[in-house]
Amino acid sequence: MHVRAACDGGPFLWREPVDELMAQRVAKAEEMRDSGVDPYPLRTIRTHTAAEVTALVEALPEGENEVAGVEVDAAGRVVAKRDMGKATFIDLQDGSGRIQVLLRQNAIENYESLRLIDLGDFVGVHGAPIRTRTGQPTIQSTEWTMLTKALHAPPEKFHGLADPEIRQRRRYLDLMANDETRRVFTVRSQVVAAIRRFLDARGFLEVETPILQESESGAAAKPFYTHFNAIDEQRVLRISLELHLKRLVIGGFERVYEIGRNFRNEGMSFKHNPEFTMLETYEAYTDYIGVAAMTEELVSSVAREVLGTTEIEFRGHHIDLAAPWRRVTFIDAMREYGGPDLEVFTTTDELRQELRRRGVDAPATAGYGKLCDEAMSHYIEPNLIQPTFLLDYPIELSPLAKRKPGNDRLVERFECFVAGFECGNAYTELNDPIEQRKRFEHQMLLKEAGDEEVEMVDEDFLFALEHGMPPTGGFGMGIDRLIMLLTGQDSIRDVILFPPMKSLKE
RNA sequence: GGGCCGCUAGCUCAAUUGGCAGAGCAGCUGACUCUUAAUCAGCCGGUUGAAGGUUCGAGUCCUUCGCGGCUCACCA
Repeated sequence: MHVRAACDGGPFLWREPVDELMAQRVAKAEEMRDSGVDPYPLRTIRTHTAAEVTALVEALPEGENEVAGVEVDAAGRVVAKRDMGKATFIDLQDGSGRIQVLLRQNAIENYESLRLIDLGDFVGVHGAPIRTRTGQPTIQSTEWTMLTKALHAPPEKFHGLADPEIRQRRRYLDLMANDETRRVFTVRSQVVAAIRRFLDARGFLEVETPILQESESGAAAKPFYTHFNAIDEQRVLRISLELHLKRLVIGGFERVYEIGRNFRNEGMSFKHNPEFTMLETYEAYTDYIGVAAMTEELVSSVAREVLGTTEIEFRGHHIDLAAPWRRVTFIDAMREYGGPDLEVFTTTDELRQELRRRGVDAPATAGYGKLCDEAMSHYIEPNLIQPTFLLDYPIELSPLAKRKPGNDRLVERFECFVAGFECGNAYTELNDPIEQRKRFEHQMLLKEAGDEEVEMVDEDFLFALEHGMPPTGGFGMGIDRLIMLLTGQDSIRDVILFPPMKSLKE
């Protein structure tokens, strides 16, 4: 095959066509170049999107089939081509949708060269918006131009792209072939935008805090490590946004939020991805009850705004996200769903024995909080299908939350659950620096006792806290999980554009 | 990490007990000036994920490896 040099004198990394289909498309591009037509022109004119053309035609009165005096320039990817001999229909897909184009031999000059158009190419057309005999909005084209020659065939036009590996590894193919994938990621973007509008309207300031940190903080999780060459120090990728946002509240920003990526070097599952997007908000002069009210309002109003409804289907459940959500305490829920009575089993040993008697996994290294967590996962979590705030957690589970007045064993904390999984977490934030130091020290004791998942002490944060943080309500929500709920996707990987994949080894 | 399942043409899928690797879409050639999963006729297209093994014969059975999905464990 003849291949021209990309630029004179330089090395040319020519890729041999991988198959016959690619070779044919390369040959078509060459043929265009040989006849003086660039198959990759610099720019084009677009006056109308597919949706705009469709709207023009649909606005026509009954009986009229042409938009008088209007000609449009449209552009898009060729997703179907129906050659009728002396007339050809192509379907163009652009960001707004699809529009059919009719090209007739006696209406355009380069009709014969339509054979150079393959599925997947981008082309531009000029013509009049009409309604066909079957009523289909269509551009009756008088000119067409190649905008981009595609060298590979797109996925099958009717069945789309089904192979889950290719869908994730080459998301661009998934997006071009599957409407549902485009819908999911469009909704994702709209949800995040709606969250920002909601918080901005309430006077929250969006901020950005470091991803590369000296040590992990704000949660109990294994971090990813990296090296900071310029200062020759180790860094970890953040596992939480929490402690930096609190520093900002200490500094005087009364309402802040961040939407950002967290990284936890742990397992993957339908609801866990090593890098995931978290929303955290901190609001001075409120508490976890105030945060709960904001949470149900945020989620239900975002759903209404983006989906037009608060009712969703998820994992076989019909769920209504409308506020108010149910509120139940940790201890009451444990009783309600048949778990151990935490007011009876008040020591680590007693609770461990009771859980073992019930056949629930209760490792010897687990402290009281960890055991409560086990019991919660086993008895409570699967039952919280409709949106529910689970309130007042055991103190051992929550080293950053303020004690509940009148009860030394509990803290003011909620997690919210939908469809049996957690999607939010909030505290009345602990702002007593002496108490906070004791809580960190207790975590260190747990670590020495063998619990690997503990909150690490952060001296710099403690020093900040010693300068005074006003009473504050804080909130965190996994955005990916919210998107799963709002789009009905069963796997977190289906709401992440480029989920991590193992390398393809040769 | 464990268990189960999958990997066949560019894409979507077949292939009987181990017995000639097939179809649709896409592509190529031809017919057709209102089709829309266009239709009709003909044609092209394969290292069956990889490497070994058993067998007269392997897409199919065995072993190892790779990648993916589901699930369990861990975690949020």
